[in-house]
Parts: sequence; C-alpha cells; structure tokens
Amino acid sequence: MTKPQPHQTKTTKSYHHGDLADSLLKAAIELLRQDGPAGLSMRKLADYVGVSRTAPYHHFKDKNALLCEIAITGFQHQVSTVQAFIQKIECATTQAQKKQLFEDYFCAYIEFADTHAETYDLMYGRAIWKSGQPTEALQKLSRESFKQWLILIEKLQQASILSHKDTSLRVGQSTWATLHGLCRLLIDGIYLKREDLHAMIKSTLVILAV
Amino acid sequence: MTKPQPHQTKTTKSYHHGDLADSLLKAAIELLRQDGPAGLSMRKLADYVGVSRTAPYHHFKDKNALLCEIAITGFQHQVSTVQAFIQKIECATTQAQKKQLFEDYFCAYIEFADTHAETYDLMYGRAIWKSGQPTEALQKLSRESFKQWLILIEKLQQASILSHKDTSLRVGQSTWATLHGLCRLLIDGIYLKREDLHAMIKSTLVILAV
DNA sequence: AACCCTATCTTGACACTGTCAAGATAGGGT
DNA sequence: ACCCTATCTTGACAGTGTCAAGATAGGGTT
Repeated sequence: MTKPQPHQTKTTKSYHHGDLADSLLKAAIELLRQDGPAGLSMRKLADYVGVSRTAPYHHFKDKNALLCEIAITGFQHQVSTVQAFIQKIECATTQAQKKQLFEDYFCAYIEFADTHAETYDLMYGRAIWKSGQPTEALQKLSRESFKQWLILIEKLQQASILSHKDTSLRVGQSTWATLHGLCRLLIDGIYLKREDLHAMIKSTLVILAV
Repeated sequence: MTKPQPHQTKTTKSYHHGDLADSLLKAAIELLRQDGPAGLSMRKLADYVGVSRTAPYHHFKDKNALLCEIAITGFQHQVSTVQAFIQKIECATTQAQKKQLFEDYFCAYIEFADTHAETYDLMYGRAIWKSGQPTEALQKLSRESFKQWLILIEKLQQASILSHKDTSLRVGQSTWATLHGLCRLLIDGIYLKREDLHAMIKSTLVILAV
C-alpha cells in the first residue's frame, strides 16, 4: 500500500484489482503504441498497471496469449468496419457511389493499419502466426474477418467494380494481398514515403479496378 | 582446447579463429533457417561456432548489425537475380517471351521469399526497418535493389507488358507492393494455403497485366 | 632471434526478459 | 464465524544483449 501505483484504473486499490484482465489489455495496447513491440514486456506491463510481475499470468496464459488478445481487438474493429461498409454498399444506388465506397474503404483500411501499426502487425504478422501460436479464438475471428471481406468483394463484383472473371475467393485474395502489401510497406517503413502514399493508393486502385 | 567445438569451419582451431566474421554470418543464417528468429541469439550463435559469448561483438557491433548483414546477403542475391532477368529481357525478341520472363521472375521472387523466409523477413520486415536501425550499407543496397526493380519495370512498360499510363516509379511501387503482399501472406502463414499459391499467382498476374 | 604491438578472443558482471512453484490475501457463500 | 477459492505476491531459474577488463598470440620491427 505504500508503494506508488502509477497507473491504476480503480481508485480503490486493494489486494484484488477487480478488472485486471481488462486493464492489462488496455495498458498493453497503450504500451505497444508508445514504445513499440520491444517496449512491451510482461513485467513492464505489470508495473504499469501497478501489480506484481506474475499477476498477468493469472489472466493470460502466456505472453503469446496476451498478444493474441490484442490482435483480437483489432479484428473486432475490422469486422465491424467491413460490416458497416457492406451495408452502405447495399444502400448505394449508382455504380459511382459504390466505387467511391470501395475507395473509401481502401483508404480506411490503410489508415487503420497506419494508426494502429503495432496492432496490425500482430493481426497479420509472423510474431503470432509463424513464431507464436494463434489462439483458437483468434483463428476463428480472423477467418470470420476474411469471410466478410469476401462478402464485400462479392458485392463489388456484382456491381462490376471488381472483375468477376475469377471466383470471389481468388479476387478477394489477390485484392487483399495488394492492400496488405501496401500497408506493410507503410508500417514497416520501407520503400514507401508518407508523402507518396496518396499517389500510391490512387495508382493501386487503378490497377485493381476493372 | 579441451572443450568440444561443435561447429568450427577450420580444423586447426586456435585462439584466433581466422575467419570468424564469415563463419558467424553463415552460422547465423543457418540457425535462422533452422529455428526461426527466436532461435537466433548472440550466445547460441557463439556457442554454435565454438567461441565465447562476446566474441561476435568484435565483428558485429550489435545484434542489429548482424541482422543487417544477413539482410544484405539477401539483397545481394536479389540484385544479381534482377540483373540477370533484365539482360534476358533485353535479349528476348517477341512480346510473349518477355511476358513469360516477367512471370518467371514473379515466381522466382516468391520462391526466394518462401525458401528464405527468415532472410526475407529481415530484408523487408520491421525488425530492422522500424524497430531496429538499418545499417548505412543496408540502406544503400536496398535502394539499389529497388532501383534495379524499376529498371526492370521500365523494360516491361516499354514492351507493353505493364501499363505506361503512370510513371515507372508508381507502377513499380504498386506492382512490387502486390508481389510483396503475396510473399508476406505466404511466409507469415496467414490466409494463404500453399496449395492455393499457384492459383493466386496466376490470378495476381492477370490483375497486374495490362 | 627477441620483442612488443595490436587484433582477437575470454571471463565476469549487470540489467533485463518470460515463466514456474509456493506462499499470502481477502471476498463471497455456507 | 468460517472456510473455500479466486486472486495476487515473493522467490527463483534459465535465458537474453551487452559492457568492461583481462588473456592470448600472430606479425612486423629491431
């Protein structure tokens, strides 16, 4: 009780924190944003929340589990965003409107990756998918997210904004690969200067458009 | 002299190794391939080569410097590969031939990324470019590599295999972003099963082709 | 040949990291 | 009032990157 607790969510700090799991998750995202992946350690995280080193292990099996949970928040965001765009496209009447919506989503996607670079990296990077082990829940949600992307692609194919020479799966995969490639260049900081971004997006959209 | 030296390149092991720098680099690439990025530590590396923990630090300032050097070997490979393809294209007479060469390079690039996944990740990943600090030499070589890619793109634009509605820089950026995106999906192990790879490549080539 | 300079390598140490095992605490139901 | 159990803490261990200081010996100079 005498030790300083720098970042506690509850003012009535006691032996039992109350909502540690949630606090940890939020703090982890915050630390990740501030100091990058190197700045996020279990111990720093515990310290940041004002709890002992091993306390987080009662809420997250692993560091890997924690990272998966962060990735999940990202996918949740994406799922709801895509859902919203699907609805908008269904409401749109003219083809021009639909095309504009596609471009809007394209930009929104990139902006999300840019402003949540660390989370984005966890969502699609090898830290979890190759080196670590994606949680069951994460795998499920990521599949769901891609399925929704495919639904969006189908709508765009129907509106003749994307090619329907190929299955929605193929078009979805290659379209998304392009989008993802752009994001990676941006957030990994290679070959793509920020002032070129806008021109790049336009150029890429020209390639993708039917 | 009594301690076992598991992996030494020279049979006449003595206090001075002789070509430690080179041995370390090769061993690092080997360890990386075997156990992934988590399996490559300065200490394991030293152990592997049969030398004390801090010996590598006399040849590589940092772990970061070591990683940069590994990335450099990758870029050297790529530069010479692109160079070879440029020459082939200059020799090609028919457009069909040139198109085939482009597709060949496309596949070769992906295959390189696939078979040298860890190196590829160092070359373009955020481990060096965002979290770490790319060496001067690495930056130079990576720029050079991209410049050569642009030369290849120009040739392809001249042959009307790629669009010349935009500058070679733009077309080069977006084309490469697509290619890179595909590679990332593959080596990061997300959304792209190996059996889908061939179909994906074809589908992507259709998109990219004029 | 003897000598020393210097490149090369080693040992010791420190502050970190993830994570396990065992003990301390206290809120909620009996 | 009591205890059960979820929750949190302390101690410990192996592993990491990296610095400082000492040991070694190969090659050029005298």
